[in-house]
Order: sequence, then C-alpha cells, then structure tokens
Amino acid sequence: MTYACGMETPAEPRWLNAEERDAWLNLVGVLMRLSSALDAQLRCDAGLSHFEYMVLAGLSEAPERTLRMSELAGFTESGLPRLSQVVGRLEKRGWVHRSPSPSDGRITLATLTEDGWEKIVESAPGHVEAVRAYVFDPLTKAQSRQLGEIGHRILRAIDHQERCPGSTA
Amino acid sequence: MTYACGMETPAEPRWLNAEERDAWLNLVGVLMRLSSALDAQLRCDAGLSHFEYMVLAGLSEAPERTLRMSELAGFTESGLPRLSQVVGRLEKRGWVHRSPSPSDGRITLATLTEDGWEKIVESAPGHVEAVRAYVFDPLTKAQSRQLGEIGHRILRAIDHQERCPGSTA
DNA sequence: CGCAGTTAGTTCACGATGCAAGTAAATCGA
DNA sequence: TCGATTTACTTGCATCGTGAACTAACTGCG
Repeated sequence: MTYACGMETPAEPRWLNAEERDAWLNLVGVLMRLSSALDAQLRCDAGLSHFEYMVLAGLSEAPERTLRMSELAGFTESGLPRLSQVVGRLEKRGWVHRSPSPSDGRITLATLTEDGWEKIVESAPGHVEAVRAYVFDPLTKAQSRQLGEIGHRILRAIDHQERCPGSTA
Repeated sequence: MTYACGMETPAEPRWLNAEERDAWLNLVGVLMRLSSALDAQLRCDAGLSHFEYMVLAGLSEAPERTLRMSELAGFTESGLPRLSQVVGRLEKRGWVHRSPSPSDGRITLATLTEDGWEKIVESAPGHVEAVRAYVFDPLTKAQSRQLGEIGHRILRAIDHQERCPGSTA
C-alpha cells in the first residue's frame, strides 16, 4: 500500500508497479542520504555546509567572481532570505564581500574575496572526490550519462508543474 | 572551476569531465527541488510533511501496522531524536499510538491507528500522482529502470563509505 | 540478588529554514 | 518633480532538525 496495490479510494489512480516502486524507494533514499553524506564530508573536510559550498562555487565561476543576490539565489535553487543569511555568515568569515550596485542601489552584489577563492580552491578537490566516490565511481559511463538526462527531465517536469497540484478528486 | 578544470592544488584529483559535471549539476538540482516539491504537494494536499508521510507509510506496510522506533528510524533513514518528535506530533494528531513493548520495556512500539490508516489511504493517491508527474511520466520505461539501478548503486556506495573521507592530501 | 555496563528512547539547547512583514531604492504617471 | 507602485533585499518570528546529555530498562558477572 501507499505506493502500490490497495483498492480503497474511489477513482483509483495509476499506482506504481513493482519496478517503479523499487526505483522510487531508491530515489527517496538517495534524496535523504546523499545530501547529508555530502554535507558531512564538506563540514568535516572544509568546515562548510553543502549550501555554503555552492554559494562560493557559484561566485567562483561568475565573471568578476561577482553575482547579484537574486542571480545567486537562482543558481543555488534557494530563496533570498536563506541566501541573505548564509552570505552574511560567509561575509563575517571573510570569504565574500557585499556591496550595493553602483548602477542600481536596490541590487546587492556579492563578490568572492581572495580568501574565499583560496578557500574553495582548497576545498574543491576533496568534495569532487566525494562526489566521485558516492555517485560516479559506482556507475557505468552509460549510467552517468543517463543520470544527467534523467535529472534534466525531472527538473523540467518540476518547473512545468510548479503549483499545488490538484488532488485526487 | 570547483568541479572541472582548474590547476591550482598539488596532487590534482580526477576532475569531473563535461558530461559528469552536467549530470552532477542536474542531480544537485533534483536533490534540492524534488524534496521541496513533494513536501509542498503533501503539505498542501494532505497537511503532512514528506517525512510524516513516510512514517505513516512505513507503519501501514508493517505487520500489525506496528514497528519499533528504531526499525522505523531505519526505514525512514533518520535518527531516533527526529523520529521521536515527529511520532510525538503524529500521536497528538491521533494517527499513531505509542506503547512500551511487553517483552522488553526499553522498546517503544509505534502503531498506526484506524484514523492514521484512513489518513494515509486518502493521502496516498495524490502523492503517487505527484511522484508520477515529477519522476516517472517524464522518463522512458528504460530510464525508470535505470533510475532504480542507479539509485541502488549510489546507496550502496554511501553505505560502504560511511565515514569522514580522507581529504585531498 | 546486586551492581556495573549496555541498549532504547526521550528531552533539551542550539542553529538552520521559511514565510511574512519591513525597508530602501528605482520607475512611472500626473 | 512629487507621490504611488514595484523591485530587491533584509529582518523577525515561529518551526524544524541535529547532537549531547539524560532516563529507564535489560543483561551478565560476582
């Protein structure tokens, strides 16, 4: 029940078959465990949360190592309030600097400092190693490719459905 | 940088190639967005968090609709403190009942009540529909099968590596 | 029995998160 | 050019999750 079989409700929807159910349970497991495993590695190895790493990584790849807050929020798939607090912490640690945009005073530009650059350069190898260990090493080349395609399709589906979906009725 | 290319550190590790990097960014996106999309659907449709749903679902599939707290914690991939609080909330709402095991007083047995059963029976169809919409509908049959296999391999890798992985050096 | 040591859960304190309200700057209409 | 609206962020509050200490119950050895 709760994913497959069961015959209780009216207008019974399309339940998951055994193969889908198995895939789903594995995916939920990955959702729950991979985030925390990566968080643990970064926290222990570099003293950064995965989210903080992504903020630094996003800035490190941007032109001038600078992005507006809302662009950075888009890159990290997060809302502005969360980003604001995290960037505040990173700023206190000296890895990011915030300044109002000269062209538009509403806009806040976040810039990676030299210390921040060094921080991510020293943190990246260990993190990439963990990503390999957890994700790519156990997969075949074809599976890695499929994983990219699968992730892409799921993200598109979420984008297109972004709303409170109609319930059963 | 931060995932591919870059030549800064000594003993440079195996960076991600373009295909892997793309797959990785998509997977991170799924990690960030799918959880919150499912949470939003359940919260809006059924007034349950995804974690609460999993607790009820776990109990609904167990013999006697009953599990010990630590077994339930294993099923939901979570620690006991978190589970204890969530089950406490579900108990206040009348969907779960806790009682000490007759055979061993240290053990707490969590049982799904009749109300809890009805709750999950009414919540499941909408949730399964969302899982389909976000995950399986956009995938081919072969991709769904691959997803199961990929998830399985990643979970095994995490299980085997559960520790603070050695850093770059 | 009786006490040390272990196991199972709970509780507490702290930090992180997300929504709603607040502030400051820019744009647009009169 | 002045005020109303919109945009871009920040702050505050209420909630949730995590790790460390705490309690209760069982086990085993004398």
